[in-house]
Amino acid sequence: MHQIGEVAQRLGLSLRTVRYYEEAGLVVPSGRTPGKFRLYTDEDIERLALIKRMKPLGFSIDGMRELLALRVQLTTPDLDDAQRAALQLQLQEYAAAAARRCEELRRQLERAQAFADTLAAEVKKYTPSETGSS
Amino acid sequence: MHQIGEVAQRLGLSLRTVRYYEEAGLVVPSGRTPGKFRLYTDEDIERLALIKRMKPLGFSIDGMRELLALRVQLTTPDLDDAQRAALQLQLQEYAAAAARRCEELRRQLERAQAFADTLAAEVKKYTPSETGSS
DNA sequence: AATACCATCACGGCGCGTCATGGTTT
DNA sequence: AAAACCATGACGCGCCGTGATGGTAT
Repeated sequence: MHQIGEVAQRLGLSLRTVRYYEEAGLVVPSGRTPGKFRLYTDEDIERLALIKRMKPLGFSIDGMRELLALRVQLTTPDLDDAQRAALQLQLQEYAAAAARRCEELRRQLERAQAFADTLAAEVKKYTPSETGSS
Repeated sequence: MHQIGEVAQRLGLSLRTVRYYEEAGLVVPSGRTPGKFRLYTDEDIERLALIKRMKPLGFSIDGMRELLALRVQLTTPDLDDAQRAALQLQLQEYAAAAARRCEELRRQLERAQAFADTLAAEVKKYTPSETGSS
């Protein structure tokens, strides 16, 4: 059981962000001390880490919550076939969405890189006198 | 001279966004019709396109405004050496910042891709029966 | 005299940053 | 009894989405 500060530091998140994820229903700490300090299990921390990895994909909070819930539900063994199939389908959709987002990220990166190159070129253009390397 | 709707559609921006960029002092349309319709020159549109390319790099509005101003100032030919040197230095800093951002974007993309792969793996894990392709 | 298109408010929401104030102690 | 650490609450901001209401006409 770990306090919020330790968790936040380990994950590179701010306290505010971790608390916000709780507000949003993404990761509710599994325990509290008698004095109301949040206590996170390793599993809680895993969830937070997952969220951090998801973030660049641009999922909304709602989307993340659904996806997290999905993963949890799929680990519960007492499901009938129809339920399981439905969950699998949803998971597939999320996986597909994630893949699309990745491609979009890639495109953005390319454009950004092009822009950075442009800038670099302009730097050269406006400093024509220097010939050397840095 | 082009109206806002045409401009927005061509660039893939919303009207709101284009107006916001004006509010923020990034791109003020060069003209207005007598009835107050915004009119954008090709150069205005170029600026907007540039902003769109900059966006993934995570520059703040203020940063973008400064960078845009810098580029404009560098094209004015009547500068003494000191001024020109100062502008060049600033431009170099922006170029360096852009390069750093690109690297960070790349890292994010890698993490996101890792996540997407994880999801894809889970999809397979929970649908072990199917052997074929889609 | 109807059809697109546009203008200016103005409110709202996400994802936090940042105090302020006061309690807790893994 | 001080030093870290934490709690809740509230305001603000950037970047727009989304009406509402009414004027224009590239």
